[in-house]
Amino acid sequence: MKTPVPVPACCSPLLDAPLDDADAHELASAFKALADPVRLRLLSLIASAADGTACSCDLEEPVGRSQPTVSHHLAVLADAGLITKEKVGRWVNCTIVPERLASLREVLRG
Amino acid sequence: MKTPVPVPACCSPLLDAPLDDADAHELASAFKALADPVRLRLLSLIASAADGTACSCDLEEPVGRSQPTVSHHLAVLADAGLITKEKVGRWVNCTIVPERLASLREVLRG
DNA sequence: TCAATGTATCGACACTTGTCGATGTTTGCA
DNA sequence: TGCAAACATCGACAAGTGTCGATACATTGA
Repeated sequence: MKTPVPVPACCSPLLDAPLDDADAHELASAFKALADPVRLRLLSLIASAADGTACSCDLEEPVGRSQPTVSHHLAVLADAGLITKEKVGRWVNCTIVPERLASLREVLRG
Repeated sequence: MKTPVPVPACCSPLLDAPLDDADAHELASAFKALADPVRLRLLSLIASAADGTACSCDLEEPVGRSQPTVSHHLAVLADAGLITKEKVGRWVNCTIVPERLASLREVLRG
C-alpha cells in the first residue's frame, strides 16, 4: 500500500501564486481521488450515512460494483486522506475526514 | 472537440445526500480536469498573471512541456469550464472562470 | 503574395486506471 | 474445531490519458 497522506497543509490557493512542481503533484493526486464517479458516490454515501460512518459491505450494492472494486476505491480514498477506515470485528467502518475536504476547498479559493 | 461545459449548477454538496450516477459523472469530469499537475500549474500561472489572463505562448516554458501538450491541456481546462480562450490576433488569451472554481468548492462543502 | 509566428490536429506510443474473477486472510459464531 | 462472512490481494484485460514529432491552419507584417 502506498504511504497514507498525512493530511498536509499543502497548498496555498491556486490563484495566489504559481504552484511549484512538487505542490502541483501532491494536489493533483488529491484531485485524482475525486476524479471518479464511483468514488464520489462512495464519499457521498458515507457522508450521508448515520454518524457519517458506513460499513463497506453496505456500499457495494448502491454503487453497483463488485466487492474487490469497492475495496480498491475505498483504499484510494483512504490513501488520499479523504476517509479513514477502522476495522471493528469483521467490518470496516469508513468515515469522512472533513478537514481534508476543507483543505482542498481552500485551494480552490478565488 | 467535446461539447463545452455550460458552467452547470451541478451539484448539491457531496455531504448532503447521495449523488446519483449522472451527477457523479459530471462532477468527476470536472475534477479530472484538476487531476493533473501540469493543468494545475497552468491554472495557477493564468490566475496569477496580470489581469488574470495569459497568452498560451507564455505558458509552455514555465511548465516545461511541448506546444502541442500545452494546447491539449488548455483545451481540457476550457472544456471543463475552468478557463475561457479568446483568440485575439495570432494569440489565444486564457482567462480563469472564478464562478466555476466556486461551484466546485461548494460541492466540497462540509 | 509570401514568409514567419502562434495554435490546433493527427498518429503513435508508453503508462495508468477501472474492473472483475479467483484466491487469501481474518474474524465471529455454531 | 470448522464454517461462513467481510475484506484484501493478485493477475489480467480493456479503456483512457499524457506526451511528443510532424503537419496543417490562421493571422500578421513585409
